[in-house]
Amino acid sequence: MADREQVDRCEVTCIHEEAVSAVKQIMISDDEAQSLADIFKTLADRTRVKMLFALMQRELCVCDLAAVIGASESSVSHQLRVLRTNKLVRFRRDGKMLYYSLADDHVITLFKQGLEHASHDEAWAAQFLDLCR
Amino acid sequence: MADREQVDRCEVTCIHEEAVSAVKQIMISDDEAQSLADIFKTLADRTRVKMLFALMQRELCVCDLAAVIGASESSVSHQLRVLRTNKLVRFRRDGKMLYYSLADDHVITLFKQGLEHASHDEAWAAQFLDLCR
DNA sequence: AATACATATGAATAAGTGTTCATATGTTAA
DNA sequence: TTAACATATGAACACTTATTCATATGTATT
Repeated sequence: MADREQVDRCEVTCIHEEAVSAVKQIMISDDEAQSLADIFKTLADRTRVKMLFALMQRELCVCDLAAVIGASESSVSHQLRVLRTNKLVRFRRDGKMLYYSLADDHVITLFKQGLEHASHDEAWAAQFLDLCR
Repeated sequence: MADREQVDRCEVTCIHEEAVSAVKQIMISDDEAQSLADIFKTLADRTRVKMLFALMQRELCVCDLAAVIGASESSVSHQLRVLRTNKLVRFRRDGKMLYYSLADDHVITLFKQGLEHASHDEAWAAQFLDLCR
């Protein structure tokens, strides 16, 4: 085969030259891929999913959020820091309490897409799709 | 079990009754939240992001994929199993080689949304948005 | 000032995950 | 059958991460 060269190096054996170099040209860099992965990593936890789902409905203070999702306030506070760092939520202070809400509706769109993918296999997902508008 | 009791328990102190019960009514369950988190977890790794990005351009065999993203074939194979398990990629066999490609375009839409979120802070993201169509 | 309280933060622990290395599987050709 | 090869898989290890507990911060009230 013309595009196969496996001369002295045995590591790489079956490269299709043109395919590899063509795709390499527009390949995302390590740092860029990491940034993109970090966004999804923020959504890749059951507790944070529930928190964001709750905040999709209305703004909530930390202890309400903890009560809604059934987690400790400390745990919720730690996770809120993750969400804040990644700019998925914002908050306002009212007295002693901090009210958190979604920073924008990218989360909603991402959830919608995720649910759409899930609804291929799981019936419950379709139902929640309606809540993402 | 009853809805809420904050009488004798000191753990929960600042509950807004109506807000909590209202949000609780439509709250996603633990298992459902886990399923949704798992979808994002699949995208939450730099190597897998690069793999999917490459497959967005064209189908590739395992060793080409490894060459494109600069990872070992073993590592790529392990990650392909993750992507297969979560139904993000499919493959066809041709002789000894397996050619992988995206299972559907949910990945593309999810990437698009992720990049849109990233492009708030990072300039590179906008450029890649064009590749997601 | 002191106290109460909502939330944040640090340290420690346990569970999860990605990579590497070695080995196995399955296909093609001799 | 045997050999070569593309890919898959299992085990081990390093690294990351979510939770808990204890403590700190900051705000309101007395």
